[in-house]
Amino acid sequence: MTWPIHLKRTKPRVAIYEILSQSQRPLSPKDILRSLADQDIWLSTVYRVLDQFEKDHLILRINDPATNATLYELDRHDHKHYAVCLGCHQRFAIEACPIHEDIHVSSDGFEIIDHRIEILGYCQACRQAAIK
Amino acid sequence: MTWPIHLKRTKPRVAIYEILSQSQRPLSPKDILRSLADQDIWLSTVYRVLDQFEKDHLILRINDPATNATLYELDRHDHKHYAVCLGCHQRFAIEACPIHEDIHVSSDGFEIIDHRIEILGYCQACRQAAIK
DNA sequence: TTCTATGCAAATATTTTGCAACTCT
DNA sequence: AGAGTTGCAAAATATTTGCATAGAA
Repeated sequence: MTWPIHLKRTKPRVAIYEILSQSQRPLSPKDILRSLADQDIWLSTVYRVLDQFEKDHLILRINDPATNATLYELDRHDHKHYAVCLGCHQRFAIEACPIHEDIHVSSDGFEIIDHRIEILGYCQACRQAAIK
Repeated sequence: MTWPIHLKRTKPRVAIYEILSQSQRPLSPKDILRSLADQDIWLSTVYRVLDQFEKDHLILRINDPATNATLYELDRHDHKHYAVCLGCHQRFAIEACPIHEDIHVSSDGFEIIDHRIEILGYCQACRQAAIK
């Protein structure tokens, strides 16, 4: 990977980056701490590293609408969106970006940098569990 | 307005509903408490009332991606989306829903209930302040 | 050597819970 | 009257900050 030139490659940073890059799902700061259990790294460090990574656009901070938890994932720059199951809180990738090209914001001169989409609903397993 | 039949019209509920319906922007639990300053209502009550309102689909809980704050707004059922300025954290309404009709989720059988969109960027004022 | 990042402690912020008293219907 | 709601205290959880030391460049 390409490490930002101004970021020192410290043990916590490398370890946290590793964990995020190996995870198939977004992780909370505590999830990350758990994966670091043997490495004498503190939660405050995890928070600081995640803040730093976010500023450098290495990772994305998202909010899980089902649990209101703060989650982080690698910014793979592949523009993925997720569907969140309101039952089991699992996240499923959406095939394509479902957004239109031209977006009009009510305030003229708004420069769009990025967008986030969350699809909310119920996955097949949860629907069947509900015996609809 | 149509009050859900099973919800008692108590003082805190009516007051909180009033505040949300008069606000032009989404509010945090603390914002709401501040507006209730004179009324001897506690933060825990605000949280409980908001939870209840959310369950009954009277309000929407959103997360401010710029500050990571939890905000609540009346669910006006008009399917509005917002653009959030990463500079000043103001929210601007988006004219139309910019999402495509057909969304494909990687897990078959996913039942879509709703969606949320956040446009991130910089408003005109913040762009000029940055003297780009 | 210099400057940034971290370990650790402690503070602050946010949200939840338990229970007795209260109040809508 | 009775069930559901609230005031209040207190706990649980999440996040931030300060500072001396350690470690990368």
